[in-house]
Amino acid sequence: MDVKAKGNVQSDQEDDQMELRRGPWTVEEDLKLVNYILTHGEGRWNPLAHDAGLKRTGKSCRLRWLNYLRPDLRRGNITLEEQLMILELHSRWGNRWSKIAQHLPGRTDNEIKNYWRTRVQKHAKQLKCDVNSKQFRDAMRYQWIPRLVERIQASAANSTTNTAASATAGQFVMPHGFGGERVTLSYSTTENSSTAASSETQVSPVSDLSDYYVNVPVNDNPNPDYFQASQIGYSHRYSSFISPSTNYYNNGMDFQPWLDGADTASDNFLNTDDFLFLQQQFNFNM
DNA sequence: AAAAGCGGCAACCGCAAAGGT
DNA sequence: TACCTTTGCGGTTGCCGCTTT
Repeated sequence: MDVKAKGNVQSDQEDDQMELRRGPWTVEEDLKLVNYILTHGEGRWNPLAHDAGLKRTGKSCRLRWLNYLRPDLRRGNITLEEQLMILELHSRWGNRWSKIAQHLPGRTDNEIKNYWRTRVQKHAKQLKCDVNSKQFRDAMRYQWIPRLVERIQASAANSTTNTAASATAGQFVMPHGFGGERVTLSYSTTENSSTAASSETQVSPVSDLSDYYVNVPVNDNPNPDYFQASQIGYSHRYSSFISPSTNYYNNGMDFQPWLDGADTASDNFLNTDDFLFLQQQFNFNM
């Protein structure tokens, strides 16, 4: 796609002349952008913005498309499995949101970043420790992640029998950096397998992690329930998550604020049981 | 019922890297 | 190879809706 040269200079000049829109996108703008991309495909964003008749910067169009309008985006709450992935991958890569997002099909870096900032950092704050502290990281590694795994397993156990029977549609192998253990998620989906197979190519290859792959189908018209915990069969040996040091944590940590606010359906990062568990761990170590 | 506070998220900003001329 | 444009990324901001007082 070679749209540049003269046309681009022209569009820049026009951008200077006409006032560029900023702020929230209107339905009309969304339609213009979607229709243009569906017709012409993605290209260079500045000319695209101009050609689509949008008074927006190319940058703004790109962001709107990638974070909101793309048809392969998943909407809805971050699932337990996705939370697990985010925790694992963040412990490995830190704030490399786009890299993390590559392993969560249909999720954007912006979404993951927002999730981390609003949920995880909030919880770190409530625990009165820094999100980057060893204390917090180890709490995640040895306590929260195993609890998430347990909850996923529990969800799987509570699900209907067809789950186990059909849990072979795909696999999601997650080696974590903790002693070389691998977390293996087998999942099933209500989508038919041909759909799943046909969309596998949308998952970016992972060049820097030879032992890591994500083989997750992405539906063209994503179903919010696609990854529901009840559909997940989980196989994992998580004993290695148990803290090697039983007296590691700061006795002064206060779980109560988190406990008070955590037992809601929407905030499933940890529930009340998790907190009781954590408190027991801390009390035991005191 | 109204005001204040808070949380979630879309969008913007600045910078750096990549690519083209 | 220097310059310019575009793209991609992470950090930050501000709006909006929900909850609490």
